[in-house]
Amino acid sequence: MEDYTKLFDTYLNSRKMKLTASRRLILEAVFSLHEHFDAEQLHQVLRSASQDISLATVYRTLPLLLQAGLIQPSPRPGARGMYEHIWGHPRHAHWVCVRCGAVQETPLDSVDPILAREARNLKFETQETSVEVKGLCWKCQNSANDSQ
Amino acid sequence: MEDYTKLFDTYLNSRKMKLTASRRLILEAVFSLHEHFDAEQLHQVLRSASQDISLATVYRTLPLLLQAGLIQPSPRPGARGMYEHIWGHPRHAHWVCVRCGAVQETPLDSVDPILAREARNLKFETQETSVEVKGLCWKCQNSANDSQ
DNA sequence: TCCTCAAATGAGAATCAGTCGCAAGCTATT
DNA sequence: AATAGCTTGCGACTGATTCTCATTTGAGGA
Repeated sequence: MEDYTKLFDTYLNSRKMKLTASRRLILEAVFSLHEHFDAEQLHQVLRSASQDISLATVYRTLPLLLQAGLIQPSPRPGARGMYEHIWGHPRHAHWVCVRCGAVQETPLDSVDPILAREARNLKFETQETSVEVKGLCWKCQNSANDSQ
Repeated sequence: MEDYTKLFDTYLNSRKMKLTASRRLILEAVFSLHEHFDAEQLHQVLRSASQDISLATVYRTLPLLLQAGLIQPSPRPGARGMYEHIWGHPRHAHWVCVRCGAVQETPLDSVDPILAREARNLKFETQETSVEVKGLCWKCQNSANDSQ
């Protein structure tokens, strides 16, 4: 059993919930993706693997994964209901191009200590950090047109 | 005319659009709020000021303010269609409590130089930075129950 | 292994936010 | 004041997400 499956199982048990076949399959699908995804896309992945899981169940499972700390809402601006998994996906900053939508990532190593200090001041117990920078990527700076 | 109104007017003119009474009122409402808001809330503010502006118009205006650089999507996790205005609202980190939803803010002064350096490496032209930390606020750490 | 009961699921109805189309109302310009 | 084009309100519409409820499944005890 993968580590993340154990983690999910532990979370579910603590809530008197069950690690069912459906939930296991959804979890697999989530970790098979390495991009941002939404409920619909996840459902497609499952269907194409001949796993007939209702869309409603996907919608019901996503918040559980979120609470279990296995996925996080994607910080992509304007995106609705988008997630990304966290496992093996270390803390990182997103650099989002406002023109073409491309997303690059950089590690958070240098920013973390600063935020840790502020957390102490605020008495805030940090669970997850996300840093998002919007602007123009290298390519779009060149093809500098009117906005959009 | 406030500075931000001029800025909006300039933006609209460049698009052959007009700074109408409705748009002016919506702009005022946006800048009267110092919290995150969505289209519905903005509409309420306008109604309570006896300004009868259709919700559809509010929805139509928000993207214009966004493009004009006067507001930005709120980085609050899971929030849909939330905005916050930028004018006179310096760059800041959001500390969001995952249990009670409270949001605190801290300035970005110490983080900015680091991100500036990384931006140079990526050849990324930064427009707006948002830092969001999720976790438990001081109050919720104490009343430490089961989640939610 | 079989039973029991709470938890989980599927299917489709219901809800909700956000968008669209169109007729009527403004605005700047001539 | 007439014109042309941009805006607006209204209500219909769409797509996403949630809810309801009858049925099924899973874990633990007999």
